[in-house]
Amino acid sequence: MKNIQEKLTKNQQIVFDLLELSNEPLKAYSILFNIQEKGMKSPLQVYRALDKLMKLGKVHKIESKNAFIACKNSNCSALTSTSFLICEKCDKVTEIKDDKISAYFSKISNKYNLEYSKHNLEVYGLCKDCKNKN
Amino acid sequence: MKNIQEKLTKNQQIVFDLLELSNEPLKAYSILFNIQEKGMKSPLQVYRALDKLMKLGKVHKIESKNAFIACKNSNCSALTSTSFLICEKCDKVTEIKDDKISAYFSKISNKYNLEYSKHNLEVYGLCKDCKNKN
DNA sequence: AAATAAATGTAATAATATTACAAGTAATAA
DNA sequence: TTATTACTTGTAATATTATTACATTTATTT
Repeated sequence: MKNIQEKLTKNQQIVFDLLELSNEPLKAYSILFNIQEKGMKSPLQVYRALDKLMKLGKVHKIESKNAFIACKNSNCSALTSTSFLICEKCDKVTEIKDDKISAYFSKISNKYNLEYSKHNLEVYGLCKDCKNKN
Repeated sequence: MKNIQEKLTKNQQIVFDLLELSNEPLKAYSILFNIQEKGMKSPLQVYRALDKLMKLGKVHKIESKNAFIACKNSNCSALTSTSFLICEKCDKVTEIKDDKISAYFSKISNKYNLEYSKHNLEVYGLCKDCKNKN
């Protein structure tokens, strides 16, 4: 009766390991090229692993980049909703886990007669490191 | 010295007219199939028109759907930032033009050492009409 | 009228993602 | 244990979304 998978399968683990080591979001085919040596040959294998990892909340997709990122929050509740801060220059991503944001969107939704279910937020800007480099 | 285009070109107008009449966001190839009779034959023509319309702020892209929507706000300032409420059932989209949201994201960004530049927000839920139908 | 910038037409191709089907593996039930 | 079920894998093919390259035309500015 458990609905939380405890152990990743081989392919899922390979994809997750790669994403976890990466400093920026990776695209599906970039993931594929990076792990072909480990036996994953087809796009579908990558997409299947990503789908599962996303369902588990261990990986999120950044829609405006068609790219994927490992969730740093150990027990991410964001199985569906995500909020990211993204540096336009270096692509560094910070995930916000603040529940206040969901509450805020829920309130706004109500105002517009929408029953809030989930959200996807991508904020772009310049991170401190990149700002200092100028 | 004007940087605001006043009149759309033929192709831009065709694409914009279609989007404006649509009740839900349209995908690029769906746009293409809908206007082939009017002489636009290739994807590139559609994408070029969309690019221009987006730069003018007259059309926005909904990233999580790879779909495009005409902006209903007559003078949309959202040339880059957008906030949408989307019904999961009927796909109806409401665009929020509230500046408070940008200010809110800007504040959050500061907290995380990011200098806010723009954002993309997609909130999903159930609209009133769809809720009542159940 | 000449020069420049913007838009168009067409073909080809790149990048992103899914469908279909056959087979294997793991977990649970009988 | 074996049968059943659910989940995962492998492989090929294909669908969907988006861009590059190049020649030409139209519109705007000088």
